[in-house]
Amino acid sequence: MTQPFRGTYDQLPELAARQQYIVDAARVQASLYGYDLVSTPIFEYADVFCRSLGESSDIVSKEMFVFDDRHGDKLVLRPEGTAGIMRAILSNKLTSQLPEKYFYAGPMFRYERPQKGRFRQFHQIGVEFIGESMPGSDVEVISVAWDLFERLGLTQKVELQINSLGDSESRQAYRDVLVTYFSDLKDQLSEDSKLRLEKNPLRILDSKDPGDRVLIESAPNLKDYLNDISQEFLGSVLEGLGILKIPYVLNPHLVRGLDYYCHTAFEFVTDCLGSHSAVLAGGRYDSLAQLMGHKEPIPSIGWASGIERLNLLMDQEISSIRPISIIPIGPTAETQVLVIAQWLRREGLKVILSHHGNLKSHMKYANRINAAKAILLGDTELENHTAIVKCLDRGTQQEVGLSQLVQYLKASS
RNA sequence: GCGGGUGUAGCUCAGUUGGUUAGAGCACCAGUUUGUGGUAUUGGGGGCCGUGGGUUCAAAUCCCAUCACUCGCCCCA
Repeated sequence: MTQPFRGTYDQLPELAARQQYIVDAARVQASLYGYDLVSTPIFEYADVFCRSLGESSDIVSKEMFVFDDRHGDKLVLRPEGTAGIMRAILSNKLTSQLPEKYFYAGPMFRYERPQKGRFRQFHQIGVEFIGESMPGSDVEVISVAWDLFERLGLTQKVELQINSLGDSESRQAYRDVLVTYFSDLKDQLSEDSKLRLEKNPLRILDSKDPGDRVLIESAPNLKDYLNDISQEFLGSVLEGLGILKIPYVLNPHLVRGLDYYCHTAFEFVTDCLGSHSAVLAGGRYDSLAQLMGHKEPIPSIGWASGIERLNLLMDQEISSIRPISIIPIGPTAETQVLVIAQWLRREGLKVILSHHGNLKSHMKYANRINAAKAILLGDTELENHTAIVKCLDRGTQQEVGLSQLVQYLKASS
């Protein structure tokens, strides 16, 4: 009863502040590139995700929080952000004014077994560049991500891995040879990879099974099956990253679990999070709009990043404004401090009233809330129209006339 | 969904081959200081030993189940 549902957690002030700091940093960074904040519902018709992610994907087949509403409609708590945003583009008939550049942040839901950095309700930030087919847009969204890591001081902890899945023609050709290759070796594959062979053969490439890895070594390489268009596209993206001096590593085994990806696929990975290496991942999804019933493709690219994982990587403290504690001494002062606190707040100062206890416990409270200063107000001070301002770091204090109080507090803060 | 580990005070953890009233440090509250916090000192509150069942004269301790957390797998951010 008092414990939260499996895989969910409370964000108490310290954690909430850290996570909000990350969201704010990302929102500001994205806005410098013209990505504006949007927000879509956290639940959608199930079809929004079932059709776009692919029925066979793990997310759809076993990880969605699905429920029926009172009319029997199948609804689902969103497991990711991109499909909802594409749905919003189509619902709001924005297809004639593309491209659009969006930033979003919010909770996502997947019915998984919780682990470090993995929750059932988790939080993502992401950007989507919708309606642009040029490789420069791929470079741009990766650049937003890189700038964010710089802003958060995490560039030393992450590595950008990139790959091309090719266009549909290249991918289909490669998929065919890969299936042929692994079908011959089926007996040697791990149990998991036997299933992958049926459902999503590309996924065999990033299997962690040692036996699989040996087979993967000599498997056909996706790179050799990219047609001219796909190779040229990848070349342009890599060139752009080079110009921007964004370091990357080509990873030919980097693939995507979802059906709608093509061309550029990338991940920022880390070795600081145990088995979950991906901190931010994205790719190009030109065919998503069609999967959702739109007649033509809407070429698009974006990424999403897990706030919980970013937070685990950040070891520095998040600084917050230290308050001023205001402490009444005696019954007359108790009503007077209300007025003074209100006055100081209107001057933009962060003032916390101490409501309960003797002077000693008031001071302890001031200490606990990390107040920089305490304002002490007793009968003597009321008569003199002054207040005692005590610096809690140094232990020094000074009697200040009320008329100069604001100036004094602002000057010494 | 599969496998391993851990659940004792708000937190970090002791707790003997099962044995009588379950401990420590930190944190919290109060006194030493009736108008001054952090340090010191003295005292105090606080535990269905995760939960339910079983074995036993006797269970925090052994067994089973269950829940939660955690690590790995699958998958993902």
